[in-house]
Amino acid sequence: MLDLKFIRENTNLVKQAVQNKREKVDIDKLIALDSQRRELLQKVEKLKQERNTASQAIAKQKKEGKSADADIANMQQVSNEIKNLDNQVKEVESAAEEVQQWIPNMPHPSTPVGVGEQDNVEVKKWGRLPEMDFQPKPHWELAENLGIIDFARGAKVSGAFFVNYVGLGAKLERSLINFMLDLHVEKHGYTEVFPPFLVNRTTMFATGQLPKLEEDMYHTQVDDLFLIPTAEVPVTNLHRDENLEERDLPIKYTAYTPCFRREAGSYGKDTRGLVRIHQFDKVEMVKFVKPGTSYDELETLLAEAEDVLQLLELPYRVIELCTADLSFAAAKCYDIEVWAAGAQKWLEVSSCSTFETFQARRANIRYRNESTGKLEFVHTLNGSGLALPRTVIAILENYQTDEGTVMVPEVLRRYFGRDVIK
RNA sequence: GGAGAGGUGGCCGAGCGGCUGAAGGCACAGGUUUGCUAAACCUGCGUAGGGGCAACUCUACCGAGGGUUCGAAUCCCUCCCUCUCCGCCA
Repeated sequence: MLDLKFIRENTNLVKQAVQNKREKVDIDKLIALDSQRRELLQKVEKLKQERNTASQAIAKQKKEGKSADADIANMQQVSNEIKNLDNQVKEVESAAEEVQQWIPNMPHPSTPVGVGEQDNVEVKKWGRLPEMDFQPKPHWELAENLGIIDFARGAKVSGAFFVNYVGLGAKLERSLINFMLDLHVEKHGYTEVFPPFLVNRTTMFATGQLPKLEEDMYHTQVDDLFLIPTAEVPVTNLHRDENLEERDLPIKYTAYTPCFRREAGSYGKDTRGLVRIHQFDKVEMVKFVKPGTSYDELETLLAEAEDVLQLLELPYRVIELCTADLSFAAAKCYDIEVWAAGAQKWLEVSSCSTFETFQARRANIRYRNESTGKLEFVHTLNGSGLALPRTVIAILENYQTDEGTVMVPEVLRRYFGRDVIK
């Protein structure tokens, strides 16, 4: 959510940002509603002042044993007017909020302006692409041959794009989760949390999934709860409606959770294997930081996510998203794409973003600025570190041998207990 | 699911129609005293939204939303949450 005052004072900037993000919101309507609101407020507040004064006078009169009937009758009128105006204010306010909640965050000035994927900027490449003297297989073939992923039974149990990991496949998943969590806790200084996987509407709104992405989420109707599409949601909301202490910042959490996404409308794309599935595992990092530090924190966050791939010795590149590709709530975002040798493709395994105060304002997460004594919104950031399925793809495809077996990355062996999947 | 109790400022906690934005305490900040620390004393200390160049001023907020009333933290209704007990179940 953007600050209404900011929108009022920077209307053209906001309009430009909406356009750059390729969203559609009627900012002029919001401005009109806002000035209407203030007009009504002035009227009704004046009446309330009158009422307060009169009420005191009535109290005094009664105490002195005098009749206050005339004043009371008079105030009945005023009270009705107030009720009337209050209702109008409420209507105008909710109309304004309805518009406001559809306004995306402002992209950071450093974000390249663009109209689509093609305008994203590659900022870094790491590692050497594996060279193989045989035809590398796609991961689904490897996984099925090795008996570590059962696509058919996953589909039987739940439907297309649900998978069942078996034996060493299941263990690989667990090993990766443990490796990543340990790394972020021990080396990067994060606190591990294990949050709820079902969250309420308020929570979904606070991080910006609602209202825009309602169709993308699994929803339990009876209780009006949503399955989380990412740990970002419950973890960021841990501090919703809280005032944090400056000395406690930055607060850094890492969490493993499964993620549930309906992927509505994306069928026909990446239909094979693990590339796009409805339930996947992810280790996430979330930070609450002081406003001035958020862009440095973003760089650190990115480096910490990269660290996972470097330790796994998987080649990757870092992409800076252009305005058109930025998510609704993000101000700046880097994607990390890992190389998959079988598919000969770069696959997104991480997205590291700063939201500035956008989520904090929706979620009402503030901190006391010690030098000013004022409460200010924190900046929130999050990044995947990493999403598991595509990491698994990269491991299977990049570490495969001509015999169809898969070498286990060095760093994973103490978790996995063996050095080859065969 | 059933029965009770309760949700007040950063925290604890009083208030149960007007004198309460809210006693008192703790915490915090500034000051006085002090060899240092501590203690004691004094002062200050909520948030949001309007209006004003500003000093300042108005309005709202006691879990949320409605209602009664000239006036609601206080009375009524609905909902949410927490705790205790019972039942059921991992």
